Amino acid sequence: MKKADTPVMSTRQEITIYDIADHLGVSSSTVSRGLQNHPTISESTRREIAAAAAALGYQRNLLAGSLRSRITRTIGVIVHDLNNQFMSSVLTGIGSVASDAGYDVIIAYSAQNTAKEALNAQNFLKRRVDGVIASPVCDNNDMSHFRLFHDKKVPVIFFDGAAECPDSSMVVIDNAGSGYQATQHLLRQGCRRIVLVTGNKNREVYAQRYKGYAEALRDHGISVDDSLVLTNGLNEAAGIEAADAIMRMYPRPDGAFITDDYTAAVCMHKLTDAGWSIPEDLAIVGFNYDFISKVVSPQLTTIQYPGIEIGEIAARSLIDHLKGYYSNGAARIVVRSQLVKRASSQRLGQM
Amino acid sequence: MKKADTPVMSTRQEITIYDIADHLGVSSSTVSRGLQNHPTISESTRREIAAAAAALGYQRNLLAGSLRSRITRTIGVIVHDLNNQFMSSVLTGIGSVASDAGYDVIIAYSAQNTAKEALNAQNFLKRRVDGVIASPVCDNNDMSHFRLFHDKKVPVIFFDGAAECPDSSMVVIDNAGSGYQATQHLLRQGCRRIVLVTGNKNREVYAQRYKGYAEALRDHGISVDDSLVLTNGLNEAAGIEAADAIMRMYPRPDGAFITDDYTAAVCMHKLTDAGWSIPEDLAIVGFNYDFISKVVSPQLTTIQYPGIEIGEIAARSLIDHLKGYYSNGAARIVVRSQLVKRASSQRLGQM
DNA sequence: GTGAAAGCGCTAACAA
DNA sequence: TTGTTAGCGCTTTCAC
Repeated sequence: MKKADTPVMSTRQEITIYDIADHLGVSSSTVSRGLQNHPTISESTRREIAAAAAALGYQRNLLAGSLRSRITRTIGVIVHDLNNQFMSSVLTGIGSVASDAGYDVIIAYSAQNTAKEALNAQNFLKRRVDGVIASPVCDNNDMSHFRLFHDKKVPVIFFDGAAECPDSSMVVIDNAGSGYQATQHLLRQGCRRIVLVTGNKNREVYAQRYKGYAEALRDHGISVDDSLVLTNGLNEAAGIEAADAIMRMYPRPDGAFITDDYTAAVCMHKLTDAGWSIPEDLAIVGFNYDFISKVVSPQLTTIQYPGIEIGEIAARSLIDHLKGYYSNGAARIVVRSQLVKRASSQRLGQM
Repeated sequence: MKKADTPVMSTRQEITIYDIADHLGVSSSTVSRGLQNHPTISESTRREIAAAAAALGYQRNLLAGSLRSRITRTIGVIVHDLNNQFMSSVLTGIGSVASDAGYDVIIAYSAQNTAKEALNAQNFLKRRVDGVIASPVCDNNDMSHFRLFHDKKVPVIFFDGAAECPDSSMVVIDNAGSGYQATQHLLRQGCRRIVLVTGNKNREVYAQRYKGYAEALRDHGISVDDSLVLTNGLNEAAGIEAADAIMRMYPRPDGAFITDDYTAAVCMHKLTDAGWSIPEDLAIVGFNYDFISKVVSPQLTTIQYPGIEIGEIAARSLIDHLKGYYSNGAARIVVRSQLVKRASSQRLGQM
């Protein structure tokens, strides 16, 4: 009908359910229903519809459907950083769960920039994503752009940070506990002057790790010495800086908790080059359970930060929520993390 | 108008351009034009429109726009694997270029599975992505699902593989040349029995690296000894297997080209544990320029595989194409890769 | 079990 | 510079 007055010459025309309907002499609604396996359509017509669709090379237009149904089957993922093993693990986890559930993932990369993150959030709203999984920048306290989602009833699940969002769900590990464990382990190896190399304490994850570090020390009757706490970030440069700082410290430190494996590896490398023995001179504990931790020598003791699992859990709980399985409000899921003891910290014959 | 007969009680109603139009006493098309900074709209009304939009908390519905305009500003990315440093670098590159150009990226992860990849391709068609960037599985020769894009005039750019797609664009490195360089380097270090550890030769990248390896040997008057070529994949297990195999070889090999840094690192580790000296007993060259290559000891000689750059170039050329900047057909962009010489292969005092 | 008709929110040709 | 009007392709009551 709609197409009757259009000249048939255009090959750029999309094939629509109307074409299938015309072809079969049924109505467009029958085709629509047939395509989505609606129970009220007879098996035979459904089969005919499927056959015609295939024959005509029909590809359903999800845009049109989403516009009408207000459901996009799209999950938006906002990450402050992308190019590291933890994040790609999380994405892998999210991707596989989402895909199995018929959701697509659109990812926005904020490059450590709150303004850009806000833009990304707006954009997700315009795309009408069904839900959001986010690891926010958190370089200041401006999380207001996440409130937009709340206003529009778009569920958000945070991971890797963002404790400051009240009534929001999140999937995290016990960062304070992990920091405590790592530090306690070093103390048990006989360390007394333990350096902490970590990121900016504005980020909740780092604040928590610091807290655990401080508590463990206190529980062993040691007070925190701020000159041993280095918070200049976690990357190659920071690892080198940390090594330099450590070599200048007096009295010498005897342990280091470096909350990123790559940074720890770089630091360790620099120290061994300078003649230090690891773990004899300095016992080291990293964080993340990167591939790297396994191939450096000595192998790095580290805290396992299960990225794939975190991604899977976040995606699963978001999708469950979207399907209305639970309507409970904010949830805080704590994923198990654990200390993996290896040579870089084992100073005693035994553990 | 459209809304006049609707009871006003529903708070779930979206705010649309009609609301803004009513609010301002102008037509919806004026609002639409104002919102997209159409030149024919006066500065003053445009400002009013923007103000009203902000005041009402309006969020443009991109679905509706895309449905009408047939442009989604979405790039689909298909990757056969996700959880490795090269891929996350590529994604980072794609993401930053796409985002700057106003495109969103939706990623589909095929988990080394051709059937799933085909499904992902179909899905992208249904979502009406404007263009595609893909690193296909290629475990067999079935690439037919990519022809769908061709049929619908959706441009595709491949990276990391897929030479078998005629008249398609791609961004690659010179894998054969890199393989040649790596092997030649080992030969120049005095190696004569050089092991090759690599992936399945069905994948074009591995086939090419093999080709370079073989050519370099031949150019030095050495014929390829298939017992030195291990193609059981590239991962931790393969690294260990490779080390075991190497230790069993007789006569002993004196060099190894392992086309993945992590695999190379694992293999090297296992060999040093068994008492081998690197590079004295075995000179090793890896591939990828992973972080890992820098923190193992000895540091790993490797081939730089510039992921971020590849992603950026792929995204840029796809977007340029979408904007109609060039209408040339298939292009093959070869990105510079190079040998990074480090301790794991330097047997002679000089280079 | 199937059809008619309205409309999701936006864009863009054509008028004015 | 702005308004009118007709869809984009699909879903979904409501009717039969």
